[in-house]
Amino acid sequence: MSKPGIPQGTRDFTAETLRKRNFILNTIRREFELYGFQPLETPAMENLETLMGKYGEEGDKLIFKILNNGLNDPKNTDKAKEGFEKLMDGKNSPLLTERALKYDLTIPFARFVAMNHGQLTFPYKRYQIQPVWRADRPQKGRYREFTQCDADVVGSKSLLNEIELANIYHAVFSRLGIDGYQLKINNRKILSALAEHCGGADKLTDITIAIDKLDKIGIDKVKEELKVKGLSDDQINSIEKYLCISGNNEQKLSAIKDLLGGFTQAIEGIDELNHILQNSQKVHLSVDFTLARGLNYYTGTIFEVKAPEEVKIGSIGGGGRYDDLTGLFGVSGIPGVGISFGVDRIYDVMEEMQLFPVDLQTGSTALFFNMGDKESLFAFNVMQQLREAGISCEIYHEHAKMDKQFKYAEKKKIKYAVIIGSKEMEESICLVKNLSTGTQQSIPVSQLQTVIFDQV
RNA sequence: GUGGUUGUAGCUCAGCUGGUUAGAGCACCAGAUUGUGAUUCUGGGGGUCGUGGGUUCGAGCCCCAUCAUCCACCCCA
Repeated sequence: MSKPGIPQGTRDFTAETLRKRNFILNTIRREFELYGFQPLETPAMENLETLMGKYGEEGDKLIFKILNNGLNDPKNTDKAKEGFEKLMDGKNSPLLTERALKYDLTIPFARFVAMNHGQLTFPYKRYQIQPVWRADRPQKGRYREFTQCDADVVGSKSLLNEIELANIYHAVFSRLGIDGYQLKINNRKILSALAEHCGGADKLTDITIAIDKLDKIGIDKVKEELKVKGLSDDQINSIEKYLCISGNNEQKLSAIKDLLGGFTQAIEGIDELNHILQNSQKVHLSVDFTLARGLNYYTGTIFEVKAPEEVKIGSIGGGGRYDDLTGLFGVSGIPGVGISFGVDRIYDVMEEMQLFPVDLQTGSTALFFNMGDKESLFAFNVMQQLREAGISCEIYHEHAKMDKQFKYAEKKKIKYAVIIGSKEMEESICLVKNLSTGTQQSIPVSQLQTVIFDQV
């Protein structure tokens, strides 16, 4: 028997971690509910064809695929071998795998909407908090199993949705105390116009991928990459002009108008940005034309949230508008917009910046000491009354030295020690010791409940 | 998928150019202390040095493989 372990990039969560995670999740959930979003959950696995081709070439490689059962059945071996041959050619085959773990929450959501559009009331606002899986190699801020928190509105083109979503971002990060975050916004229509301007509408993806890297690799490397992708010097120069746009939001918008004002797409994108900015003054959005985002189903507004610079974790959330996501599943005409929070990275940011409230880690309210067989049974009955009143408490499992029982309480961050020994039992009193202050008082058992309630 | 880092007790780590029986701190257990958390003192349990090969008279240390880990790239939350 080898040592037990868990798969690469996955984690067990202990109480301390879960309390912190739940703090984040509850904050996000509360905000989603406040804006009228309703919960939804979809299965851990989807049919492989539902997911394939939706995340680009790189994305497809990172989908965890599930091997079919029964491949060793003699009547299936020929098919299994055929499937394996295809696999070796880099193709997926339903003969070998037809299910996969979900890669994000958006595509399964689109699948759900396409399946149920007849029953849903539009605009349909849903939020979803579930794990997703990616066959990436783990590193800082990257896991193979991680949790996403998405909110999407489908069946509405209104920019009011974008404004609401921006406000949710702002509210959540403010509540969590992550003040140094940056909420970036751009519009895919502007990027499309740029691609058109550079004579290569078909090069849109290459262009977006290259300029997305600007802050990481610098302008020269971006130009190099564009050249490799087959763009002419003239086209690259236009892109350079585009990338050099700077200043505050207004300055940037007027500069982009000068550059791409001749394209109707660009005008639309600029107007949309303007409208969103003017109506979400409290949210400090910053326009960033280099923001592209990899997922190629976005068509309008795109959002990305960057963690504060000092933690070097990068993106902790993102989203955008898509015109026709359900069209991928044969149901057209349902536009939508959504955002996502990366809980695991938000956790890492908060841990590194020490933003978790200290009082998150509390155990039971009271520990009843075990002072012997008779005493502990007496204490047990007293304790049950507290439990019935909704006060969480526990009793030490065996008669042991007080030193040990104190240490147990300390480790489990229990607030009060309740001591009932033979003397106390006779007089029907108990000793209540506040473990953080060290003060102790003797009170009748009948008053225990009110005393603890008053002090909690 | 590509490149690198690290792997020694429950945890954090030390272990010299290969040399007797692999160490420390913390944690744990027992006692000093038969009803009060600290501190102190005394004693104690714990390790097939990630795994498998190889070189050597001799390997925790050198070589190869493998697994795990963390980091960077690709891509992304």
